[in-house]
Amino acid sequence: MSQSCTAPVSLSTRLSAIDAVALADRLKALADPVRLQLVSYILDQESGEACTCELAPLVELSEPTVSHHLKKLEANGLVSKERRGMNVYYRVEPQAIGEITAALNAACC
Amino acid sequence: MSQSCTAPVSLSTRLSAIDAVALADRLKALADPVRLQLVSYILDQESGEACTCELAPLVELSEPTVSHHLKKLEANGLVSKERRGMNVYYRVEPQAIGEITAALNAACC
DNA sequence: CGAGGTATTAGACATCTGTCAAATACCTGA
DNA sequence: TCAGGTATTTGACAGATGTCTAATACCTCG
Repeated sequence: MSQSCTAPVSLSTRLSAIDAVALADRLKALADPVRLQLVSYILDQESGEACTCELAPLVELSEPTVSHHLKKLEANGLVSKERRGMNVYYRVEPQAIGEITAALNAACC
Repeated sequence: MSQSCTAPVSLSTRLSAIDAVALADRLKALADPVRLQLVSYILDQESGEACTCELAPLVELSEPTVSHHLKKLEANGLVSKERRGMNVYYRVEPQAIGEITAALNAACC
């Protein structure tokens, strides 16, 4: 990752093409109505987690489709997963979202 | 818009399908490397604005393509434009970006 | 008014994305 | 070990997105 040993990426200083791609990738992972609903549902749970089987009915899509969305979120570090027994439980990674908002925040405050 | 007379949309309370679509649309407008570079370049200008003719060479794309990206940003309220003479000048709308970060912030802090 | 510069629109095309059904993998308990 | 429930992968397909060229619109100055 380009920001591992540099200043945090921020919209308020000119983004290099490479940083722009990296930030765009994470924004894209979030920029889907289904994935936003998944994330907000997980965040809203007492336990802070939810499994695929409860998420699929929530968004009224097939399990493979939900699995696909969760995979995209995970690939971008926005959620983590843990298998426990038959189910797989997903949690949101607040730090990843924090990094995105930090990058954008510089543009507005 | 669904938030015109309701509480601000936030990731930390369960998003309705409608709010999810609205937030996703604005995130999508930002979730592109070219558009991120355009926004960061405009923000970095002393004047706070830039015209199409300087933005096209910046991202090494044709003017129609840049125009298309600017249109998408404008359609989502992220930039505004003003024609002055032959040129059209774009500025970032910080409030729009602020609304996006506010919605996400609730998820991380 | 017309020439020339700047910007956008229209149309075409390749690629990416979201979705599903079918197949496969993973796990538990009989 | 295998039957049955949960999850993911694969392969296919429609629709969205990003890009270009060509055409059009907008504006200024001789």
